[in-house]
Amino acid sequence: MDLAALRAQQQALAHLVVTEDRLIADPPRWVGGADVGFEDEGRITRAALVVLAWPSLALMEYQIARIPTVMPYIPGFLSFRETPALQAAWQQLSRKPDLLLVDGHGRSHPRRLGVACHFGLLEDVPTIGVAKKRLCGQFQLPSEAPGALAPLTDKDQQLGWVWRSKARCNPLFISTGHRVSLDTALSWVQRCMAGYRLPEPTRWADAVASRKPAFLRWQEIHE
DNA sequence: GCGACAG
DNA sequence: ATCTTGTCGC
Repeated sequence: MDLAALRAQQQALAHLVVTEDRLIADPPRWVGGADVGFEDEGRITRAALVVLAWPSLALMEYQIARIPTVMPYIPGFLSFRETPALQAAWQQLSRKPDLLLVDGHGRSHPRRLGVACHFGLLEDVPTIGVAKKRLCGQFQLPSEAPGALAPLTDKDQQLGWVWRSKARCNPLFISTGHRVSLDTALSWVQRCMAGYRLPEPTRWADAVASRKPAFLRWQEIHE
């Protein structure tokens, strides 16, 4: 793989990312969550997508796609590795979410094209990046108080938010993916919380992908 | 040159 | 990301 070419592609795509809101007029009915994992020692990429109803945050649908891994993990190029599997799972969805929370960064990326931006562009769906670790930018650690907030910045421009979603937990890194403003991104993540560190769409996507007990129980009741 | 570095 | 049990703290 040619990283210089991929880097150029990121810069070109980053220009197409829309930082304004699309859903101000029509609040989302279906909020999705995306998570990617690997199997068979990394040879298989597995993407899990879930659709929750809003505001109940009840799980409505899930889809899992498995495809041969196309690229190794290289910081800054994650989207090229995860996007193919996410697209496969997206096509299997019977109802497309109005808004999608993606596990990873959005605009808080060295070239402003995290996986949330990249996937949002490919499917033209509003997305928000919700990451567990910093990739780039600077920030002051939010206070210990739950709800504490700090801007994630780089060269006097704000890339996202560092938000303490829960007491005694490390903060989350929230940023615009596509067609969602920074303030709206934070707002919707907050509206998708249910007492855990991660928002429900992300938690469910992870539960589905990892076949966690919460999902197995849901499956028994709904299938 | 050295350290940092989503999942 | 993934391999994995117990353990400390609220």
